[in-house]
Amino acid sequence: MPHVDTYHHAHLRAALLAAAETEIAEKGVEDFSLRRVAKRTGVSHSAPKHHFGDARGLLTALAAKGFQRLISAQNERKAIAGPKAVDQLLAAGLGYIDFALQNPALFRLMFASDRPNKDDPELSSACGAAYQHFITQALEVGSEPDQATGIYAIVHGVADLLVSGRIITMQSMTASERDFRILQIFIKNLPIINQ
Amino acid sequence: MPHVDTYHHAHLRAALLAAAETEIAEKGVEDFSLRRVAKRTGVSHSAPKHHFGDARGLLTALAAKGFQRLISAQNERKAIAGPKAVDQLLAAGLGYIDFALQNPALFRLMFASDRPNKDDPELSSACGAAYQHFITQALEVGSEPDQATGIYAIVHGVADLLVSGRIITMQSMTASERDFRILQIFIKNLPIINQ
DNA sequence: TGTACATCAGTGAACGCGCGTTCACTGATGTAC
DNA sequence: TGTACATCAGTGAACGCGCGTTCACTGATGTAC
Repeated sequence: MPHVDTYHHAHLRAALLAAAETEIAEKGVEDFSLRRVAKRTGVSHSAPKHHFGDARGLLTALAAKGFQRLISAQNERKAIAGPKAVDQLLAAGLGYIDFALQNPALFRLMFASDRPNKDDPELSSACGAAYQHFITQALEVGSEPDQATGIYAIVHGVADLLVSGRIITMQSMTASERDFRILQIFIKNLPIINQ
Repeated sequence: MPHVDTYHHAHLRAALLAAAETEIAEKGVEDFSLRRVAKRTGVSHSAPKHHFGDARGLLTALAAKGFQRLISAQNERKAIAGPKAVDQLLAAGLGYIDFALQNPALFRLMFASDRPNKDDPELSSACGAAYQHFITQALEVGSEPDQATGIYAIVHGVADLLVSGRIITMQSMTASERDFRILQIFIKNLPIINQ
């Protein structure tokens, strides 16, 4: 089956998404080019049309996938954390920040880009699910809604400031030093955690 | 002096910055075009070169100006707030968020774009000054450094989530309803404020 | 099992566009003497 | 005060480039009979 990998192969959609992710990681969201993504995938530059319509469609699908992985990153941390609700919440926060630091360009695509189509149902549902996922965990430690929103904001704020390089003092830290410092920031500010 | 406004006029630099700000507000950072900025200013598209070198230079200068105005926005709120350190800090937080909501594209240019040159001394100094300005206020209420960082993160997090449209429940609020809700988020989460 | 046909996912040439940048130029201004 | 000259901030034509998109096409696959 010599053509399986190059012709009608079932994985082109996934391959294009992976290549688009590499593209934004290397070039940044602002220099994204659909033609380069096709080139990376080893396919003609009009091939993506059949799967995503246009460049915006591909970036929309990629952003939606990002929100799913944002949840996964939280779950990975939670799996190795203690069972108490507060430890699960802190783990989720660290997982959220892990995702941002490991996928800065994708994080920007999800939160700070106009290129994905926010009216796309798949994207808005993935985005809403990620938001609800975190908020639910915050409510499970006994927070009021405003507290839960604030916990989300502080987690997102730390993530965004680290991605944009505005918390200078963490840039030379090891991962575990950084985790410790982030936990200190949470613990010293969020009374619900210390109850 | 018939030529003052069109030729050798001292204000072209400022006019280009203003036009660039309008440009990103209308088109978004990702669709910025130097040629359109020149057109808005009523000047040939090669004129900006004399003032900013290239498009990157103009966006770098605009981002630096943004950080200065981020401080001004905090000071405007502080001027109408009570004199106690905690009230001044809350006012600064609201001012930070005012700026983000009133200048969403500029906020993105400052925090989530690769286009400005982060090695530019004017930009990095303006950015550092804005960071220090907020942190100093947070320390003045008696925070430890980790607390101050967390207060900054929650303010920045709320600002960024509002700009990106991820805190859905605030989008239909009036400004004063929103202020009230934001203050609740701060007050219910930051123990230092209630001491 | 064989044939006809529709569908689907690719190809690659071609398109027009706006972009940033370059370049020779020009006219106003400032300065030296 | 007048003249010569350097500098500066603009103009506008021209450049090459990569972009997204379109389009006619082709070959593989699936299905009906």
